[in-house]
Amino acid sequence: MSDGTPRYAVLTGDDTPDKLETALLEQWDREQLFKPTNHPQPGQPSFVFYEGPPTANGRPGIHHVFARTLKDLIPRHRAMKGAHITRKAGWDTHGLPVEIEVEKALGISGKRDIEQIGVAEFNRRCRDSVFTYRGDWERLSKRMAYWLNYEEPYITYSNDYVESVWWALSTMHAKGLLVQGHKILPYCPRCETALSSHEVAQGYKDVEDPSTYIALDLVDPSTTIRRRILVWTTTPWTLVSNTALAVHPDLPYVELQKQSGAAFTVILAESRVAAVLGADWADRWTSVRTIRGSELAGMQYTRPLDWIEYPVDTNHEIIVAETFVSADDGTGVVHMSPAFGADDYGAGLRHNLAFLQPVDARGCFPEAMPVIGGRFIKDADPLIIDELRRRDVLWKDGRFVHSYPHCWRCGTPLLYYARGSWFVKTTAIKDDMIARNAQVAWQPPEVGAGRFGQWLEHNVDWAISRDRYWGTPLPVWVNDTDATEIEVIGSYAQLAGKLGRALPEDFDPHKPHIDQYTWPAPSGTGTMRRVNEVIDTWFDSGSMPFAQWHYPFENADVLAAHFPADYIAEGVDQTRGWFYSLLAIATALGDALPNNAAGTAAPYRHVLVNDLVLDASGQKMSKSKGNAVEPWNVIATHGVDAVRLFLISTSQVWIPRRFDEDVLRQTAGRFLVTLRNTYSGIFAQYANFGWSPSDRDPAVTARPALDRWVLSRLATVEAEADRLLEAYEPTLAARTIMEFVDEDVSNWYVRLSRSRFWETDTDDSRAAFATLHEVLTVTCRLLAPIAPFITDWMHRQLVGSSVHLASYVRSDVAGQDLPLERDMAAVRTLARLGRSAREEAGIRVRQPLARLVCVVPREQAAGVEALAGLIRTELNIKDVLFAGSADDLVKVSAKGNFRMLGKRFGKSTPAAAAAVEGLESAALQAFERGESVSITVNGSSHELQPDDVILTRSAAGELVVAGDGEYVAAVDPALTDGLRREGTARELVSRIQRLRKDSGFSVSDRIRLEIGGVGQVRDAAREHHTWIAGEVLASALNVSDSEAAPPVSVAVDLDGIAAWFTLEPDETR
RNA sequence: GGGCCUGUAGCUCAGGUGGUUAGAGCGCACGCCUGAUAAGCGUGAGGUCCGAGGUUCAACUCCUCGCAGGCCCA
Repeated sequence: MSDGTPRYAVLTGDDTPDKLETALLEQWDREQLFKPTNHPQPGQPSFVFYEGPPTANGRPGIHHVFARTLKDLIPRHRAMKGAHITRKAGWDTHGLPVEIEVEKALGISGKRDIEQIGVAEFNRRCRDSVFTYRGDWERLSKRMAYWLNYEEPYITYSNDYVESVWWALSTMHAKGLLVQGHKILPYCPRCETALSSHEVAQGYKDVEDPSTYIALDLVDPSTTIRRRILVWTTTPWTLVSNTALAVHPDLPYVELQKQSGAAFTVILAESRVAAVLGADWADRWTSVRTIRGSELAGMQYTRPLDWIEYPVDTNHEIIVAETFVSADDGTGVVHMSPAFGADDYGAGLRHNLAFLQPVDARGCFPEAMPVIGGRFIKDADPLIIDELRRRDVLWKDGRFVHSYPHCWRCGTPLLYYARGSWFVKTTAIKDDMIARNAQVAWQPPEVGAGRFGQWLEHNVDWAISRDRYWGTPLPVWVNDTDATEIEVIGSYAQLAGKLGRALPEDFDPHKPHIDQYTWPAPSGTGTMRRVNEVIDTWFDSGSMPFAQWHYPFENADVLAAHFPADYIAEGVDQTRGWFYSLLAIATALGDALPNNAAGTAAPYRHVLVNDLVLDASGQKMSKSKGNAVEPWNVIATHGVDAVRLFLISTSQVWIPRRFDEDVLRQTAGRFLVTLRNTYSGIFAQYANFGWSPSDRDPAVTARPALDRWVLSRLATVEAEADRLLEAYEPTLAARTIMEFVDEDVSNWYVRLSRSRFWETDTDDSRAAFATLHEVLTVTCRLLAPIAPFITDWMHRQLVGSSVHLASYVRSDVAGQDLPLERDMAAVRTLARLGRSAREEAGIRVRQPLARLVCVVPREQAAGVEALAGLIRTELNIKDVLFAGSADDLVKVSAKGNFRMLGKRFGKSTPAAAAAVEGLESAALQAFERGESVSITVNGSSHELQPDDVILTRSAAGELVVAGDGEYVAAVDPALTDGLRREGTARELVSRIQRLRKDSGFSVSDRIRLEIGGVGQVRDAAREHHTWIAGEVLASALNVSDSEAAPPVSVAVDLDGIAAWFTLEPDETR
């Protein structure tokens, strides 16, 4: 440029991705490029996205970068298509993970320690801890260009948010969907706390436990013989609270009589007889009868231990039929103790069984109990076994090893323990949830239909209360003298009304503050006090669709415009988490939310599910293994663009992917280098010599076929990328764009057009610049949602505006030319085959050859022939001929088209195919001309139909042939003297160019040159004098008459041909 | 024990509705280019398509049963 400032900035090796991206982030900030608003413009389509709030209780890892890239890129695409998108950030701030984090920081463990510090202080720490990590999350999210409104996030501990959650709970209560009950929870008697399923999963250990068989007497007045039923347990201590026995209704049971000694029978599952009584049981036992489990149901028996009274009005000591009973181990008869097992508890409810819970919170029996009084449950086992033996109910006593959950903190074996709990009665809305789920487009579909669908089918009521500290308090107040009198508070105003005074300015709904609010019971009998519990943090996050807007207390119009979501994206581990809590809460609330009639809509229309990020060797990343990838490091090394691109493109996002920096460098990293080079190394470098877009650029229709081809490919890729992103297929979109840039643009269009960029003011060069400019500009737009930095930088250079404000697809898209694309594909195939043939013949591309004979399908002949010039240049061939079928150069052979032959010939297909393959070239050429040809299969003649065969043409004669399906390229390896001289001339130019470079000349320096050598060298140099001089920018070229090299010359060996030259700068130019 | 996913070249992955010779990138070997050069390009060698049955004229593809890995439940 005349003022010395290049129009198009060029990237160098110093412009690392990290530097470039950091600078762009600052620029975006300055420009306020992203100004998220909650209010769409009139007439603007809207696209609703929900941010599933991360739990801010730890630093984000690389898998979060992955999930957040997916969350980001779909809305970016929709925004570029003109949609308004509200992108409210959110933080999930309550819950046990936060508490544990704080316990660690304080060096304490367990509820007693927390009570000692004080709940107020503890919760203050929890709140601070959340704040700390929220900063980490925001910094990384912004660095990775996750475009969200971080200024106005929803925070689940905020008063407004909690109030909306209260509203939801009270609404459910009014509908009868919030109820009280018991739940069997895994419980650590040492820590005195229930554990979440996640914690339980961490603590499975193989342990040895008792394997105790007992024989209980049936109560059967109709017979005098003693009938005993065999029962197996691994927890003898639960026999104290035995209430019933369970059998499977459909299993066959047998009753066996002892052949000698005391007369009695035993009953057990037929399939367990050998395992329990020994393989030789038939020697000692006689089968009396077979009984179905359902026939046993209802019978009475005598319990093994009678230390506790049964409550009145309950069933006990009866046999019940339950489908959870298995005959895989034990006796097929299961002992029921409803306080200590989930199945037992369920059966207890169904059959009104007695509920005995003679164990305190520390896991000990009452002091007053005989034999085991005051004992810890596990320590009571041997004493109980002795007692069973004494009472003659012990059948067999052994030990066995199995996997059993232990407390991950202290290692104590967990016990399953019935606790009072509050539930959302999701079983009552199961059908509605299933109907709503059917409306959701899951990506991939099998997660919705399979994993999630199955979860819904097996739905159990959602236990939402937690006996913890840092969480949304359950807004339930109970009369302290009459537990049946309950009030559920749905707003702060309602609470103030109950109190009869305003809430304080600094009102905090959290524990312990909330627990000070009490009021006289409306019935006049006592005081209303809040229950102790907080709620499951999943209820918080599942409330975000309305709670983020403090609905229904304000923003009813905003919620109406933001429910349901068009799009959410989370990890597959959220199936039981957020995906479920959103659906359960929205379904339970029903009409209390806008646009939410029963069965019509889930709270989300599309879900994109991602799977794990594994380490380079396929192992799950974890802090303890030390193989977790630190996102800041990889971002600093490779840049966000490369990381995002790698994560998205490496495999479908719902399949676990390995994170390997070497692979990242070789794939996404290399691709971005190619893109940068195409811009900096070709477009910008040469355009800066004087090209800029103008109306002097030839119209597209007037440009060379190569230009029209790449523009057609661009239009095709543009439509395809758009379609794929609309279909939530980011991986396929990324691959489509990457392959286009790499294969079509860099490796074909640019490589074949390079010399056209060395001028700036010819029609041909202007066409090339204008074409590449368009290609790069649109490519940046297509790639912008996935790699938002380099695309924006480049787009600004190319057209002076941000790519993120551009339209994803052009409205005036240059027309596709699919026949041209198809023909160019043929040209590239022929070029590949030609190179292969050259390699076969051992003749390098520098050596010109006289002719190449090509064969293409007839319908493409004209189109490909029009592009033959590209093949000539690419393969350095003088003449490219296209052989027709009738040509002597072509031999035709046939293969059977199995798809067609199979239909006609069935079992004889192989014979028919063989007959087709046996046809002579002449016959096939006749067939191609339309003459009738027949084949003989199994003795009968069949006329050949056009679709029966696939014809393959190959070149005949002395040519070197390479073929691929219907395409053939055959080079004529014959060299004439003229061709040899031309080859030598090109060889000379190559060596001289290398010497120019080695000598440090710049590309535009002129030189003075003398060439000598053996006769062929001098002849070649004389014949191609002008061409050589032009290629190497020689202002003077002298061809020496001497074969001998002068002292200052450079001697070279051109594959056995001796040559020399001298080269000096031409200072006069 | 149940559900879902995955298994194709040394590595990472593609392979509508079954159909001729199962593809690509990386890596590797050999070579080209030297006006994209801390770049660009080509050619080639690599595969019992996890295994065993079955359906079919024909199975990487469909069915059954296994094996291995992963995730989620119990």
